[in-house]
Amino acid sequence: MSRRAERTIADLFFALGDDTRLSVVTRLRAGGALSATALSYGAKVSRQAIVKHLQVLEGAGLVTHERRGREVLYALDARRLEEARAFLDAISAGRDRAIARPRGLVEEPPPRPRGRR
Amino acid sequence: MSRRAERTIADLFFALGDDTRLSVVTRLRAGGALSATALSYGAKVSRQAIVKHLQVLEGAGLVTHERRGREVLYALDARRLEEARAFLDAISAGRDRAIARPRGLVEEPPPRPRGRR
DNA sequence: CCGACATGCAACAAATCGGTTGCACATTAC
DNA sequence: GTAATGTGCAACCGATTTGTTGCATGTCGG
Repeated sequence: MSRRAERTIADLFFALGDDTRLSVVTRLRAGGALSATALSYGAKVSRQAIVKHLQVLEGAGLVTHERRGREVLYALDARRLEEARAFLDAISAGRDRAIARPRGLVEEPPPRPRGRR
Repeated sequence: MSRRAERTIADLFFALGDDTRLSVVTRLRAGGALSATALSYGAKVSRQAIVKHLQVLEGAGLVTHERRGREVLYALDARRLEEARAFLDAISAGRDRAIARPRGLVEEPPPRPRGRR
């Protein structure tokens, strides 16, 4: 499931761009570390689906996990959320501050409108 | 192409969760209103792909478009970005909680797995 | 009018996503 | 030890995403 391991800003937003994952994030924020099984209670989808979502979130650096006996507890990593917030700060609140633009993005200068394609 | 018209927060993040779209957003932020064709210069994908991305962005309320003669100019709507930022503010804890939590992921003392459900 | 430019539309195609189910394995409670 | 409980793995599915190409239409400048 999206095994980029790149951890770009886009990956971060992608991870947040799903209702179920967003719900997981808010629940982890409110309830601390929880297991996939615990998170699946009250969710509209199965435990396995939650597990996959947690893997996406972890891949984006938004959560970490720790084995605790027979269960695995997932916790939110707020630092990554800060990064997302900082990015939005940079492009929404204006200010010509040098924004931390995601590495690898195509940011070519205005090319001459000459030529095809 | 995701014709929800719901404009939820998740839709917003989804729209931002793609390298090409994020690039479009930053370019619109820096360069003001641009046409799909102009945006396609320097992009890794075709004009049509850019058009589709612009439709996704518009569906999320992030951009608006205006016909200008034979071209269509797309512009960023910062208000929607503010919404995303506000959401992140709300869940990214900031506030009084110590964000500088070293490395510990679990906040709960002993697991104390008692009979659940 | 003509030609260049910009957009609009539609049909594809391939990859990814979000989800399920079934079952094996590990750990804990009793 | 045995039964619960929690996890891990893999196959499979349908829908959506992301991209392409080809062509038609609209608009502007000589």
